[in-house]
Amino acid sequence: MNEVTKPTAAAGDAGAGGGPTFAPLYRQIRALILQGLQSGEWKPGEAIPSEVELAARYRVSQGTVRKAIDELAAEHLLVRRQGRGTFVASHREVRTQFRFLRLRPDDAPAGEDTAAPAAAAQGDAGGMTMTSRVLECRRLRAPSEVARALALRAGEAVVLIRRLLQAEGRPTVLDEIWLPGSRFRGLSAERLDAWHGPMYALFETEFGTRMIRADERLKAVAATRSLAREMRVAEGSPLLLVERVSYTYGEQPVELRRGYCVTDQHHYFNRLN
Amino acid sequence: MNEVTKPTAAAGDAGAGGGPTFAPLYRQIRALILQGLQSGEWKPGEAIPSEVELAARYRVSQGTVRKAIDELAAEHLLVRRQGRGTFVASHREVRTQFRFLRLRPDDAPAGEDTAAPAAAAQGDAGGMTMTSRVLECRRLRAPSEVARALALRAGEAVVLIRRLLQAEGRPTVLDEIWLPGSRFRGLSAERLDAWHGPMYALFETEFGTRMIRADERLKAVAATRSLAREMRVAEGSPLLLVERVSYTYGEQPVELRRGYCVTDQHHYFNRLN
DNA sequence: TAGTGGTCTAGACCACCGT
DNA sequence: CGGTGGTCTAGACCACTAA
Repeated sequence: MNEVTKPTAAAGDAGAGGGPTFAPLYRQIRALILQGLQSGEWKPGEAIPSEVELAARYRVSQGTVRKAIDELAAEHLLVRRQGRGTFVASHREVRTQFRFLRLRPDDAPAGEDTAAPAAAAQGDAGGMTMTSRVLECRRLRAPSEVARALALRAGEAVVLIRRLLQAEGRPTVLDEIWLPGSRFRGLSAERLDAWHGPMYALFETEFGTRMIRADERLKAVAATRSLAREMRVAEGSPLLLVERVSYTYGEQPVELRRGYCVTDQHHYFNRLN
Repeated sequence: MNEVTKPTAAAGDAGAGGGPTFAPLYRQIRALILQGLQSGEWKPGEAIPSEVELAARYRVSQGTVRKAIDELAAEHLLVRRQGRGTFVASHREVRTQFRFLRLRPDDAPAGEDTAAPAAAAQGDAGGMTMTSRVLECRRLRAPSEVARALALRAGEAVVLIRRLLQAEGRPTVLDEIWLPGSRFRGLSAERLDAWHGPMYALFETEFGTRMIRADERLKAVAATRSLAREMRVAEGSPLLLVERVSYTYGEQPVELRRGYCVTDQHHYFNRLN
């Protein structure tokens, strides 16, 4: 049963260093809500119980529940909507849809959430058109370096997707996406082609895997011969390599993505706060 | 006098669109504290008055002051220290020192604030050594494109700094930094050479200009002949171009920086939340 | 020990949303 | 209208820091 110990007691933090970590009440509540999210008790897009209801359930004050939800909302795991309730964040929603897409056309205005970045999939969404074409989608055994990034054993099954994003007919991003095979069983090129919308929305809806965080490493690299051919640029021309590892609940890596970007007319935007 | 109107009233937001913007009490308090920071009433590194004191001064409850400070702390403008007080953030402090430095050696562990990124200036700070050499520092009239970025009139005085960062003796970043001449009067190559520590700490301490936010645009570019010579790489080899505009209080741009990075052994790290 | 921020509570009222 | 999140208050107690 969900029970909470009043005085500052252990939370679900699993302290990295020494003894067990102790945490305030609101962190324990936070952990309990997180469990509900991770276990699928409340699914993306759905509302979680109201603050008063949760307060009653966990036997704490509304203010404490509030503080727990505040943190989860700050991490974009929950979304508050005044007068309606608190909802589980979803990649299907327009607000958070482009949270992980930092490539923008050069003529776009600055600003973090300034209306209209490039669209993620077929069709336009905000002013710029970015069409996606799946080049291949196949299953194979994980190369050691991919296995390491995804915390799999070397040789375990993975899915490899290769796709080309074009902006106004010009090849702009070539993505190479590695996913753990176990989580993404029925995934195929047809399935990807049939889906209209962000890829992460597909993962979330069809495979119950929600990406909540990602680490990216960027480098400038020279186009190899094959890359150059696929992207219709000169061999050796500079490409922006974006290497991303995405995580679901519990710090679990579930995607390794390498994107090669032509940055003549686009750039990677980042705001430092 | 600092007086606060109880019912939801206008704050210092200066609404961009339609009529005047209204804001809750804690936002008004936030704006008042912000004024204190901007006016220099409380300087970087110093403590601001305690929560109870501010609550008394502004005639609100401590909880309201607390919420205002919470926001400013989340934006890294203030730093809370339990048992000691609340302090104005400073680039001199180790914690926030490397907030704007995203370039890391490839062998560094991931993680946002994982202990030891590359050091910003002469001497090492955490395991990696990065030495800075000022190539030039001169005053000139702002090219139109620089003037635009810094919100100056074309032809106004600016300072141009060019510096080379080397990691283990290998040229790694060539920075070209443009600053408004009015804010940075006595700035010279000697002054830069004499300073040991992050450049932003110098700006803050000697020129009263604190950078609180920055927007970056990244591209992959080919090394020009002169760049190639200065960085000892082959002409045409790929470089990571990081174009940054930094802002002080009040959304005022005060720095345009272009960094050309060799990313053989380094990468630009970014965490998406 | 005194002062600071950090947590928790209980209750009042407001703003917003759907019905 | 009832229910939701959003704001504000007042007060109690805890944890940490410095003198």
